[in-house]
Amino acid sequence: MDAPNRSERRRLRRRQRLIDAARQIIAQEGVAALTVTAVTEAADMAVGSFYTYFDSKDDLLEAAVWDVFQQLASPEPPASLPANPLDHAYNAILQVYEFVETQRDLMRAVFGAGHLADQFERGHKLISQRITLVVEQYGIIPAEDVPWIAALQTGLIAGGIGYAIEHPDVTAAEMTERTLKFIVPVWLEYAQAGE
Amino acid sequence: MDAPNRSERRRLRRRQRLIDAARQIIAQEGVAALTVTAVTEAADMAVGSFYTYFDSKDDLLEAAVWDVFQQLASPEPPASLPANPLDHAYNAILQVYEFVETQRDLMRAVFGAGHLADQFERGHKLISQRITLVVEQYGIIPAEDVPWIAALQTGLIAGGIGYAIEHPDVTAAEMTERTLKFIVPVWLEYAQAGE
Amino acid sequence: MDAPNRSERRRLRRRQRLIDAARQIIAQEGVAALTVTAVTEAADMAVGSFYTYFDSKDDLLEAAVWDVFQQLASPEPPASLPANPLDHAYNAILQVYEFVETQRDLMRAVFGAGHLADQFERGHKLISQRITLVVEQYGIIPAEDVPWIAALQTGLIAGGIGYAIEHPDVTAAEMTERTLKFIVPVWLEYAQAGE
Amino acid sequence: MDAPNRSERRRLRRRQRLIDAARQIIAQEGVAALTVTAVTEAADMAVGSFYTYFDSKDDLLEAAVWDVFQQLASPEPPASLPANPLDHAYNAILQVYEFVETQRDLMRAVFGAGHLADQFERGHKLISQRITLVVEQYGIIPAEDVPWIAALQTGLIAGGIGYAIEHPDVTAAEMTERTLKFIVPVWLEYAQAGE
DNA sequence: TATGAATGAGTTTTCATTCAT
DNA sequence: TATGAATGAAAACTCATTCAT
Repeated sequence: MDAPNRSERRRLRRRQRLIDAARQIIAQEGVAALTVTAVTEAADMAVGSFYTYFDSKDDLLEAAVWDVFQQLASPEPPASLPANPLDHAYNAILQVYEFVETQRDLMRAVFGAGHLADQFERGHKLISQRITLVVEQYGIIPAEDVPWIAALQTGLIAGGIGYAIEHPDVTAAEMTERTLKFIVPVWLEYAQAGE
Repeated sequence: MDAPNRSERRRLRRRQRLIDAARQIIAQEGVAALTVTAVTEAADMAVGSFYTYFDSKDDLLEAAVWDVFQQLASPEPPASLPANPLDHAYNAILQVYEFVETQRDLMRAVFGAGHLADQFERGHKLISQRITLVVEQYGIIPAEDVPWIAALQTGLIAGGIGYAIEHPDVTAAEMTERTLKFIVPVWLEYAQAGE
Repeated sequence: MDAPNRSERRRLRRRQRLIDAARQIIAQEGVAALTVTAVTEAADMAVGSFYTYFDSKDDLLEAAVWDVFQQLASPEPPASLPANPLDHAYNAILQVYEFVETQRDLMRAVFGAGHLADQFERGHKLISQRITLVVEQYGIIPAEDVPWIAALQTGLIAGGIGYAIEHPDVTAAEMTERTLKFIVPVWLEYAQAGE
Repeated sequence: MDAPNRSERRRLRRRQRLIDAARQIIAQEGVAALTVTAVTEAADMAVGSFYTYFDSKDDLLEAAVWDVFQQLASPEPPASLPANPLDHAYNAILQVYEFVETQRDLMRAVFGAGHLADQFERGHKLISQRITLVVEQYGIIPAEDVPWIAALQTGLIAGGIGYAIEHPDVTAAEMTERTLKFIVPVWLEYAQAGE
């Protein structure tokens, strides 16, 4: 008898429908809009049924968000450690972006600004624009490359800020040098290419 | 008559007390915990007083968060454009980290994970750990540098993901190469130094 | 299966309980006392339940008041237009008063002064008393008829005032004549009867 | 020294400014919009000053509304009782409408629908329209007279309802006859004129 | 197991009134 | 006496969670 299987499959399908609905809502309207009523409605189920699949709203958020991070953090580990670390890095990073490519909506839910309060979103944009301006100003970077370079640098600096916040002992000068370690070579390459 | 001045000063002081309380709450308990009641209680004021200083809760969030981004985005612009773009970058980035240095708590409120839902915060940590592992694995990066390199790379990739989400036309391979443009030189330098 | 019927009936019963509670509160304490808390308490329900039945407090007010007016305004229209207009008028007005007779409490909520601010209520009483005095003064109207004649005349004049307010072009003399068109014949009849 | 007089006059002037502001607000936005802040703002005074002139908001409402009713209820009493009761009635009613003529805004504040909740206002209009229809239907009343006749009859019936509510012993038939006592002669007059 | 009405604690916001300046 | 910031009780409304059917 595969009845238990069938009902189990049904169960998983319904659970997944809730997760998908949650992701869509987060991506489109932000976490604030993620109410149990909204999710069940979007999944075309009764409110009460929700608690058959999840213990709490937080439980759903966990399922909807957490395993995205898990998939991102542990993409298929290579069978054996590649001899060349850069190959490893290449593959690892490629996997991340491929994940983004195939799961754009899901990623927008988790990484997109939608889940942030408006002010945070606007703030990130503001800083990104500022960096874009600086990058453009010197004309070293060709216009078509400015956007992604600005995006990557914005992220880089955000990462640096996050680190600096938690390490009161590190100096600003030190962090600046560390950050520039990543930026300078890219700029130099462009500068040389431009000559 | 300095009466208007005095009351104006008092007004600003009380307003600031609310902003400070808001930042503290965000940093410690996340935006979700930012209720008008909580803020006024933390600032030792009556609930009603809140609306003497802000039109709405969102208005406070704006004041508490937005100007941090503004300060970050527009640090003293140099009188004249420095001849060397790298000097400019150095100064700009230094200013950012100096800001972090002097305003650590404030920055924790805005850039720390506190304003995110629990799951997002844990997710970011997870990815950071994964990257740390990869970085450690090859023994190229000395143990003491691993944490900040991992932090910066995590940010870099997050920035890349944000860009990729909004640009469906860009391929994963392309984004990977772009990201590696920033990472490789740093690794190479370590590799050479290690020889 | 009458399950949907049963739950639907239950739903309507509970909804009605809220409407009844609202009418009682308006009749006894005025519209100002009509709070969601008060209504649900009177109906012995939870606050939250209120919003299962009504979209907003105004929505309840609409339900509690509006359909009374509708019933009043459109009592069973006669199948065919009675040949005699006065018969028609008689029936129409009779229906109104019969409605009052059977729905006294409901009418008190809507037409009684309860829904007015205290001052307005007292004001209406004052004018009514004044008119009563004038009516009594000449001894034309027998004492037992004074109260209802005064009531009707008070209403008549209130109606005239309402009209005059919205028609700035009409003169006071004109309105007076129009009003007297209704009053004089009644008085004359009494005068003749009294001779 | 008329200093006390001067200050007293100033006091009365400021008090009146508040009363006027209150009336304007009631007429334009309804009693619900009558807040102490709104009144003092409209009168260009400080909130706190309000309580120098009135003990409470209700006290203001009393002053703003109550004396309108008083003026309406006791217009200049005739030195001696006119011999003809109808003359008396004419004068009394004329005075009412003259009062409306010169104090239209004030009257709108007190008698206009502005102070009623939306539903009550709509309800009164609905009934008035219904009566208008009936009056029109028979073609006895010339079109140009229909509006004011309908307005007066609506008021008349409202007055009757108010009476009936408070007198449970009176029958619907009785009230109908009483109401028609006022209406029929007017209609008959039109009918005869039309022949 | 599915349903959706019921619950009530918690949230934002308003406003009459007080009181220090 | 005039001012207007401060107060806090009370209002409308939301939503995670429970539970009878």
